[in-house]
Amino acid sequence: MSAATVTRVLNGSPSVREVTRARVQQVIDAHGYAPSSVAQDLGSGNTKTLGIILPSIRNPYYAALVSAADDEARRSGYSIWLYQLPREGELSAQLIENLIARRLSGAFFIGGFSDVDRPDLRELLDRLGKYMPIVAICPPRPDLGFICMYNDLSGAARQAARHLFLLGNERIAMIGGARNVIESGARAVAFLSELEALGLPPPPEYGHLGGGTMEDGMREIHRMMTVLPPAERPTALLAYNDLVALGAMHQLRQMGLRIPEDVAIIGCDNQFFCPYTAPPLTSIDMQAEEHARSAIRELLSASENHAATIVRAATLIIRESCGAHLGMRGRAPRHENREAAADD
Amino acid sequence: MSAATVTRVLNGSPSVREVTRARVQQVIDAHGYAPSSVAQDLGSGNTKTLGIILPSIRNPYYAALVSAADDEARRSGYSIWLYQLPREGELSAQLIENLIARRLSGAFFIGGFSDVDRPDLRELLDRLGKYMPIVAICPPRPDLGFICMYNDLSGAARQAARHLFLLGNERIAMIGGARNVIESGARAVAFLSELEALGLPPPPEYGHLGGGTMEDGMREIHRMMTVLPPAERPTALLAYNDLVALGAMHQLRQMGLRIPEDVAIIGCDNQFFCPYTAPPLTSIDMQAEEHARSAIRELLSASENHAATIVRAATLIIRESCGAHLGMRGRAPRHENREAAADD
DNA sequence: TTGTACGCGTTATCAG
DNA sequence: CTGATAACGCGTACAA
Repeated sequence: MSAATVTRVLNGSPSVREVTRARVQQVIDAHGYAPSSVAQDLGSGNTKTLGIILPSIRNPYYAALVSAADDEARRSGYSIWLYQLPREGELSAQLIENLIARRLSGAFFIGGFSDVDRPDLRELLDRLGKYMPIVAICPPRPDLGFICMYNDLSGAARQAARHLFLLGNERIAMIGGARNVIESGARAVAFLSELEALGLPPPPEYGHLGGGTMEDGMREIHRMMTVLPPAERPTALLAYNDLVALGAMHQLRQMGLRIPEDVAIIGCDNQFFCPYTAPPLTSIDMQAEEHARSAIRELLSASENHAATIVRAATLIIRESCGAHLGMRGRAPRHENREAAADD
Repeated sequence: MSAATVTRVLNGSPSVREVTRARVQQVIDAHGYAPSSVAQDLGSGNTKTLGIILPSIRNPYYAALVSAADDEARRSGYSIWLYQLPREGELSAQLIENLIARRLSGAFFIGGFSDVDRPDLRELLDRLGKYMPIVAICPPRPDLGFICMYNDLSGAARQAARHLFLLGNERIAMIGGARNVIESGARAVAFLSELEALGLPPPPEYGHLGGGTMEDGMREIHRMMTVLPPAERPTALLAYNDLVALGAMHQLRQMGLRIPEDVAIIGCDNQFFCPYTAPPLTSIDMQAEEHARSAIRELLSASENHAATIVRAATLIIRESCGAHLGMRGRAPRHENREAAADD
């Protein structure tokens, strides 16, 4: 009984005598034997394993991505190797060593790319790209050398701002996000330029601090509503994500403010709980499922990395928190503003 | 330059001449070389990888478990291999083959054990147990041959029922859960027996259908509130989990019912969004973090499987949805009922 | 201090 | 049809 024969039985090779096959199969069943994929991987040089690197699986948006990715990978017989980044920014050399050492078939980076300009991170990604295909969910950076998927968040921010404006809001704030997001993020820039196009003055004291959690949302809205004089307080909010929106809504309720009558709010990510908040949260859908499945397919079909950007729309899902079902708030916007809106 | 020398440099062996070390290190750095853990695994027979098997990472409770498990595993240099079960019940032989083939260092089963009585599943688990340590989050079953962690859900259900009763509710329903949960689940049995101990009549038409999603919660509460005559409709709900509670709250709001004034509600899992619902959702905390970390530690320290049950308390986290902050609802409970409650 | 030989479990190739 | 052999890349034991 040689090992080669066992392999042949396992792989259903036709060139095995039926008697032999039966005898081998019996031993296999008796011992509950299964061939070691570790050894198979070593021999073939293909681990059939995809790494997914993200800040935290606790964020339901990331969980949705991972879920779809796992499902898609399984279909092709691939497995998922999960890696949560210890903290934002600590994308250390150790992780890269780990990824390379594991001989993964590909890497799927999700989020945590706010510091992508850091030279060390760039260097690590460049290095990793020599070993395996990479797909990342991040803003477009053709110079990155691999596939970046992202949503047209700038367009969505513009759309959301205009939507709130057309509902009668003239003081619209953005809350949450990375620090100094107003200065750095393309999304915030788009938001501000849209306000300008609408003829609205730049928002005072908005969006200077940030973060992406419920607590951040609470803190931010509390700050705005206490620091600002009543006449400057926002009547509408565009939240960095649905978690921030959840916190903001909670804080507003605690302050006795009504949503959307007193403050309208729009979230981002269109997470599973959006239809179930009170009132249901208007949000921006990011097509997590499509992103993830397409990312896995790219990873599986790619022989080597090439720079590319895959953009998907970010579509506004209108529910009740933005006040659309209540119609215009207060007086109608001035005529010239409407034109400005149409100009864009 | 022999391979052995490279190994020595990599592992920081003292018996390497400094000149040699430097020369080898330089080549390593130049090529961005990292030793293949695949080969290491094959040689050592230890993959330092733990499998986590669950129904869906989309459920935030599971995500919390996975997050903590990943963190704990990393600390010991272990990795996480994720596997989502295609569907409830389809815990097929293929998965077990896969787990064995991967030569995992351990397996962590989360949820999806409602069908653990199925002989085929039992057989598969028994088989798997011969290859690696197993820890599962599931009801106690000493005969399973490995460690089961669970929460005292029966006690929690009793506590929740009594809490609602002492707030003046005499018609308390349980919604969601597996089909026929009233007949089969220990938790439902405990709930019903507590109602009996409190002197309350068995709930009509409660909990016959189930499920664990928001939609299930909506459907269930809608059914109860329409099928039942007003005098028999529940004034308080104990939901199978927070997702079901979320759906039920939403449906109640749509029907113009107030929470908790008209219907009090208690969830289960104490998920991240509980403090942020309107009103904040009273829930049962399941100590996901402790479960996960302890499970990983057990897996890493266990040489072979032994039957054991690790019980953790399930504690009621009182917020506003149960109406505790409003005090007694309606008239005080009858005296004999109070005694019955104390008897338990 | 360094090199050589062997085993880990599988598959592919070639010989019988 | 089946067995023997090499190779995958590493660590370990032993020899030089």
